[in-house]
Amino acid sequence: MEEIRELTAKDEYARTAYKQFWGTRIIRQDPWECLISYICATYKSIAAIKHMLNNISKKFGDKTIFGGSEYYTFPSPKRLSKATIAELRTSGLGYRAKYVSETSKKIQERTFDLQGLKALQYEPAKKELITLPGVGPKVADCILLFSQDKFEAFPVDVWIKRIVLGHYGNHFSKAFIEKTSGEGSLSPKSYEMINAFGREYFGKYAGYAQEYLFHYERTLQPKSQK
DNA sequence: ACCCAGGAATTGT
DNA sequence: ACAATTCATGGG
Repeated sequence: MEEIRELTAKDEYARTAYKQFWGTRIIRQDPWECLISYICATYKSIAAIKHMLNNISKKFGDKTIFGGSEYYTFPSPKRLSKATIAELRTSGLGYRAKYVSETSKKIQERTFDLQGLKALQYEPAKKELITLPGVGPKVADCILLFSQDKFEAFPVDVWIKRIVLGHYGNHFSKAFIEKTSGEGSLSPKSYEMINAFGREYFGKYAGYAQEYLFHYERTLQPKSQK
């Protein structure tokens, strides 16, 4: 962590985020759970995402007892690939139900090698992930960062977009800032511009900077907490 | 009732 | 190629 901070806390804004939330770590999540979770996460608030994931765990996972409390495991590829789209919709997934179903089948049938991704570099692994239904550049970056040990991944969501345009706007042209700040959702080209900036500016641990900036910025906006 | 959310896929130009 | 439009639903 000392090395990561030395390499990525490159300006006052980033240093403030590190200072305030020092101790924050990036999870090394199970790749399968991470994959499905971020397919569900598109165009949803974090509170709503938690709700959706709890729903499918209760509905398709296994009940376990831990510390005297009941929990439900995250459903396996086998179980989730057998769930109907109607069942997934009932869990509140909306239009994401189809993507979860199709991707689950590819994993269960071994059409896609999720375990083999860790052996790949960032770029080829990202290219592979994007072939999955419901996985675009942003979801792929989240999966790579949180479950594939790719710490140079720099996911760009609406928060990171605002942070980069607001605090690092001097790295972009005036025309680009006006165009992208107007875009409701980022175009693929705009995503690539901000993503490339993050990886070049913050370096091989760009994902750590992303996470500290993301969390710091969100705490400054009380209405989106929890 | 209104607004937006850790975007991606599809359709139109 | 690149720019609009569509897609379901819950929480603030």
